[in-house]
Order: sequence, then C-alpha cells, then structure tokens
Amino acid sequence: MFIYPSGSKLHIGHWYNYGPTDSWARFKKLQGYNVFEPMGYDAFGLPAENYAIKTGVHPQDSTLENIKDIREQLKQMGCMYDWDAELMTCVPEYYKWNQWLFLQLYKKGLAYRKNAPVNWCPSCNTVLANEQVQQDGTCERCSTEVERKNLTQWFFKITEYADELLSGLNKIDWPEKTKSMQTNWIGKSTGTEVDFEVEAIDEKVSVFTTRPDTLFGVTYMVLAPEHELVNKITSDERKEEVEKYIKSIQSLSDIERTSTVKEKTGVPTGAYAVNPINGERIPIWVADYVLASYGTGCVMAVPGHDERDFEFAKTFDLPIKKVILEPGTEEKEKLESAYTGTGMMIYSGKYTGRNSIDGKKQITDELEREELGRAKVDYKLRDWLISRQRYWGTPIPVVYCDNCGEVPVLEDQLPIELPYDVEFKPDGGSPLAKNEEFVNAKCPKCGGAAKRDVDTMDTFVDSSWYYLRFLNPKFTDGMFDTELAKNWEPVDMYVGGAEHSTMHLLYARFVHKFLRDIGLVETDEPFAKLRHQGTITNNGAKMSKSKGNVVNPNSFIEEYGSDVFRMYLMFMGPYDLGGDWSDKGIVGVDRFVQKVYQLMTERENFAKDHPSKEKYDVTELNELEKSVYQKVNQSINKYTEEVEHLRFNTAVAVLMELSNELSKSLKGCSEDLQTYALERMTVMIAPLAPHFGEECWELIGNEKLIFDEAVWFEPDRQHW
RNA sequence: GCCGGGGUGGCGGAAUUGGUAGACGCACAGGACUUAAAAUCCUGUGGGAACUUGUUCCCGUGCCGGUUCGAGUCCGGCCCUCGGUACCA
Repeated sequence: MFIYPSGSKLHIGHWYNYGPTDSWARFKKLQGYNVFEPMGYDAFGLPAENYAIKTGVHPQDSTLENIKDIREQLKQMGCMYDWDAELMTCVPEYYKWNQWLFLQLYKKGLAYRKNAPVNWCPSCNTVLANEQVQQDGTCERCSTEVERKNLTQWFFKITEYADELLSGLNKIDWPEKTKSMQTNWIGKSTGTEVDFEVEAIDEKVSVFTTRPDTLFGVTYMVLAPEHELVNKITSDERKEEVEKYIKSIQSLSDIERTSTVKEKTGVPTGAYAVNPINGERIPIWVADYVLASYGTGCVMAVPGHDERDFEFAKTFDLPIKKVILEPGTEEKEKLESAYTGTGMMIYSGKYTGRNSIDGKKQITDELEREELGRAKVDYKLRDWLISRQRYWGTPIPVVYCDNCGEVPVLEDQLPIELPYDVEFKPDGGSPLAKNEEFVNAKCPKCGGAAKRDVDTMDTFVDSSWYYLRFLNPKFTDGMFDTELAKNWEPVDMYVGGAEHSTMHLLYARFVHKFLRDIGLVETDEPFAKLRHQGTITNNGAKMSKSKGNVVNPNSFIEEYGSDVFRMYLMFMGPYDLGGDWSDKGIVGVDRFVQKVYQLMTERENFAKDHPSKEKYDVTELNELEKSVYQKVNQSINKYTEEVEHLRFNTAVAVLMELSNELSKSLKGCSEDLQTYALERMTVMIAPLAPHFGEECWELIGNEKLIFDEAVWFEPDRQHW
C-alpha cells in the first residue's frame, strides 16, 4: 500500500510496512522473478486541510513539502523502488482520472445523488469527520454538541456488486480473517419482504425479515426515526411526543443506538398496521434501535423470537407471543428470554405443527401468491458516499444548471482543476463554494450559466485504482496503460494494515470489477495475494502525532544503520501481529551482523581464490564438513519457506543459527567449502539487509552487485 | 453493542498437521582474555521439590470446564486486550 504523507517524518510503522515488504521483493528478485516494486503518495485528505485551518499553510504546500522529505527518507531504507513509477494523487494528471472514473460510473447509473446525514458543528459552522466527534458526541475543537444534518451527496453504487464482492473472495489468496470481515460487512441475508397495510393512510410499509416463520408472533412494528413515513402516520395527539423523541436521539451514533446493553427507548406513533398473515392489528412505534440505512428502515417485531424485540417489549410492556417451540419442551406459553432457534410452529394458524424451517418457505410462498410479500436477498453493505464538503480532494465533475439540472462535465473538459486560491477557514459551506471563478461554469448541455459541484471526492476513490496507474504514471491516453496492465495485473503481493479490511480493500475490489466491466482490465480481482503487517505500538498505544508517542527511527539508523534496524523490526515477532516497540533486543541483531562480517573479512576474495563447487558428495566430506554442509542446506530450505510466507522473525533466527555454526566450524573445512557456505549465507542475508549483503558479496570476491546478478541457490536436499 | 484478531519464562518470541513446551535473541549469573574496563568468547538460565550432585518427581502456554492414549494447538463458557464499525487513512 502506498504511503499517506500526513507528516514529514517516517515513523516506525512505515519502516515496518515497507522494509520487510522490500525484503520479500528482493528475495523474489534473487530467485529470478521480474519484480516491479513501486511507491507513491496518497496525498489528498483531511489532515492536510486541518493543518491548514490551524496554521494557514496551504495543503498543497505542506503536502508537497512532506512528500519531498518522505522521499528522501524512503531512499534511506534501501528499498528497490522503481522511482520512475512514483506517483502522487494530488496532481491533475492523476485526479483527472478520478473524475473520468466518476463519469463512467455516472454513465452506467452507478453514481447518483441522495440525501445523507453529516456531522454538523453549529459553532464551527462546518461538517465534521467522525474522527473529529468526541465520544460524548461533541466537537473536538469547541466541545459543542454535534448535530446531524442532511445534505444531498454523491454515492457510488457498490451494492450493485455485492454478490460478486462476496463470491470473489473464494478466488483470492487473502487472510481468512480479512475475507471473513468482508463477508460480514457485506452481510448477505436471505429472507422475505413482507408488506403491512398501514391503517388511516392507505399505504403499505414493507419490512425485511429472515424469519417469516415467526410472522404469527408479530406484536408491534418499529420504524426508524428517520423513516419518511413517520411524519405521515403519527397521530395528532402523538406528534409532540414523537418529535421530542426524534430530537432526543439525534446526537446518538449508530453504534450507541444499536448497542444491546443500552436501555431501549421509543415512542408509539398512534398508528396501526395490519399483519397480512392473520389480519391482526398491531401498533407502530418509533425506536432508535432500528436504523434507516439497513433493510427498509422498518422492522416487524417478534419479541418472542428476537432478542432486541424481547428487550423492547419488556421495557414497554408490549405483548410477547411464543410461536416456535424449543425442541424438547412442551411449554407453549412461557418464555424466559427470546428463543431464536428453529422448532415446531405453534399458534400459527394452519402452519401450526409444522417445522419452522419448512414454514419459512411456505409462508413466503403464500405471501407471494397473495402479493403481500416476496422472497428477497438483503445486504448490510451500503452504497459508498463519496461527497466531502472539503477542499483538499478531487473536484466532482458535475455542474448544476437552472434549465438542465444535474449535468456531468464532458470528458474532454477534464480535469476540473482544484483552484489554489481558496479560503479553508470553515464558514458554513465547502471551501470551494467561495471561489467564484471555480463555481461559475457553462452548462455542457445548453451552454447557459451553471454552478459546479463544490464538494470533493472521498480519498478512498484515489486509492482504489492507483496500483494500475503505477504501471505508467505519465500515461496521458487513459486512466492507465491497458496494454501494460494486461501483463501485470493482478498485483501479485499486496501488503498493508488490517485496518483497511472493510473499506479500502473493498472499494478497490469494487472499482476493479467496474473497470473490468467497461473493458479496461481483464481480471476479476485487483490483488491476488494480500498480507497484513501488524501495528507497532508504544507502551501498548498506537503511535500518533496527537498523542506525541511516535518513536523516531533516526537515532537507531544513526547508531546501527538501516539494515540492522530493518532486520531488528523483522526479528521482533510475527509480521502480521506487530507488537510493542522496545529497543532492548536490537544489539542482538547488531552482534549477529558483526559476527557475519567477521566471517567474511577473515576470508576476503575466497570466491576468487577458492571457487566453490555447486554440490558436494557428503560421503567425501569429513564429519565436520558434513555437518556444515548439511546445516547450510537445511538453512536455505528453512529460510526459503519462512521468507516466502513473510515469517521474517524465524528467517532471521535461521541465519543466526547458521552464523553460530559457521563461527564454530568453518575453520575446519576445506577452503572451497568455506566459499560455498559464505556465498549461500550472503545470498540469504542480502534480501533482509541489502546494503550489508552487497558488502559481503564484494568482500568474498564478487565483481557485480548481487541484486544485478540475481544469484540464488537452491538447497541440496540429497543427503539429510 | 456488533464483526475480526491476540494472550506462552524476567522480556521479544519459537513450536508450519493434536505428539519432547520454551528454537533464536534480550536481560541476568558464573568463567576465560585484560593491570583494569569495554568488546569478544565459553558455560548456565521456566517455577518448585528430592536426594545418591546428575538424575528423578511435581507444576506450568489468560481463567473455568470438556474431547483425546496425548491439548499451547480441538470444543463450550468467560476475562483482558487490540483493530474495524461506513467522513482518519
């Protein structure tokens, strides 16, 4: 994953992501693969803008300055990045293609506008990111209570790909936990949509349920407070109470609202609905535990067989009906808690006595026949909201014309450039809204006066296709070079933090599939193999500038060099777990390197003076030579296995064991066998410590660079 | 709350498939070298007990329970902790 340049310094986390990854790439290079290892900058985003609000430094200036510093530090790490392929997302040459992508999605009906709430701080007069809202629901800058405000915003229709995003997981070599998180995030559930007639307004309201077999147990219905029908159906005498309730839950987050430990709240609307299966009249309530964003924003409540409904019914003394019998009991009335399993249906009209598993299908069939419902698949996944009321991002290529309404910009007018002169101090709207020159445009359709969209895109748009742009960042004839892409896609190895599991990694898969559907890529998935690096913490806490607990790698690099520092990070523990930072053990890695260096300097030019054989027959070696020979080959075998699977900690341990053995025994071996051992040792050290590897390679008498030669030795497994 | 990880000596960790728990390293202790120190090298090092002093026994992988000839590993129930939770990226 490319780097996010939020500050000017690389911290240990960056080293932990990029050092070991480069070691893996170098290992592949030595093995003879054609390795393309690029680096770029995810340069748009909120922190640069907040920094600008605080200090007055323009986001573009601070970002470009940071990138300059970061580039120099990346070079210190000794990664074999292809610097010709470097890219950054904040330049028109790049973000032009975000806009182009937007237009393609729009053309296919996959970009659309609808209302969605944002966090609004009435005191700062601005939209806040979730991160800027404190736990108690107040603004991090001024501690004012944050409100929710509805704005018309752009969405990408990722839900159109929900099924394929799910099934595609079977085709890729990703960590099981990541696939499992995406699966749960997409949240596919098969169920039934049931229509309930609402009395008084002569309108139907649909609910989605995975348990149509419990339909006879419905005793009330709940609308999300945001549901559009709430206003319509609420009776006059209830109006005041309902409005008061809706206001009272406005500042709660979805997490708080749906918490099962929080006491249930809600109010009756005074309206009633009719259960289509038995004609029963049930009250309609409004409660915050139902979210407008999932399903239809409305649930049929079955307190006997749903835990949340049970809690709610207990709290408000609503009837609880038992309609499924737990296997192994005859008790048809009492329920200590909601029973959510299957069993025999009871008190269910003609379905009484049937198995609830069959009942599910039969009730759905009946509803379909009567046109009162239908089988339906539902997803938790929501469409991707990409509008941001901010400056530092890609302008959305749409204008609004009095005559023609919403009109996309013509492709040949791209890029819509982000103007430099803008006031980002918050005052109510998107910063771009105040730049007249930017806002006023011509309607592409009628040529009349029009206003540009003043929002910018979510930066996850930038990062959802950059891996394709790497192939040739200077390409001008399209989003990326499709000919090159044919040869290089998908990415063979993608490494980044697990925190991206459900957002970036899902968005990128979605965009890749879309690009396939418009004929730009040929594969179904962007990243064939994915691995996560863990987080390095400091005293158990995530390092961050705001906490002031960032460990600066510089002092260690000065004292031990980048190779030792990088190798120590690899030696610390399993790569995917990360761990708490401690400099306690770095001397051990340093000692190891000194020990190897000693071995090499004692045998300068051995490769020239005593060339090694390719293979040895152990029957012709003495006992000591035989054990050295075996140790060397066992080490190559183990090392290969470990590095291949990113188990760098044990790979380093293999090399330490080998160096201990060689320090003890090498003196007693024939000179050519000594060369044999040192060559192989060097080849294994080089990917982990590239500078030191080259030094050793030269010391023992080689002329060319080891990585230019791409030397690798397969182990001799014959004589174990 | 929900989803997904993690928890093993004084410390970082190893044990790849249910089969000798503690590889490798840090720290510590003793020794060699040295006038001395540093560096380096060698030896020891999970806890406890016994004695015939180099061997035996007991305990031990977050907690409680289970499966198995055998569990760090599998199953059930907890505790703690970390990541995500749709506008940090």
